[in-house]
Amino acid sequence: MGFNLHKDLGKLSARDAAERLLGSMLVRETASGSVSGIIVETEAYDQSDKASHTYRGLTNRNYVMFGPAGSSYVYFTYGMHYCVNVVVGPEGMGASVLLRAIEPLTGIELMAFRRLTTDIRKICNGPAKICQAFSINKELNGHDLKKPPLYLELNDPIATKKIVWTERIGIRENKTLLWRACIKDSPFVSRQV
DNA sequence: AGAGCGATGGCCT
DNA sequence: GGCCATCGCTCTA
Repeated sequence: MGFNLHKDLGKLSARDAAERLLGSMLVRETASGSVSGIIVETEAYDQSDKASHTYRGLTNRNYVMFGPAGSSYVYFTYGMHYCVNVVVGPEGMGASVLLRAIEPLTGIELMAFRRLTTDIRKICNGPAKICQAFSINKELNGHDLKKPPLYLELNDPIATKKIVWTERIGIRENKTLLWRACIKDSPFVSRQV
């Protein structure tokens, strides 16, 4: 595909990037095997947004979000889970797209083993489930998503009419903003729309 | 030192 | 779908 991850994502707003990433493929390689899937649900965050980790400026935790587009921003939550974002926009903008749900494509058996479930719809239907199924943790924070062992393959942009925008999940601030993007009618999203 | 933050699984309806 | 129990990191003080 003729897409340049860094260039493509670096030009977009968080919201546009959230839309752009739908339908793209995420691939993860480990010693126990490779897994992959299609991104079906995303959420946008940028520095103007009270719900964003970057709202209060640069910190030790969020510095990756101010770095180059196409990097992974991995954060720890609930004392037990990881979530993975794709950094987007020009450097310094402090924007990212949270990956919320993925349609499993390859390595399904390995993902099912890691997730302790065989229900394919429940393997990657949530941001922390993605990290568990894809074996993503803090070591991949700031990783360049053009390269193994974790990389993105941008797909053709999804037609706008196939995307549903809703309120983001699990946040306190800016709840009314419609910055959650889902592929319409996908059975693999974290919460049906 | 302490408040704030939030995803999942299990249960139910 | 809703309700509930579960925890440790991050930031500001």
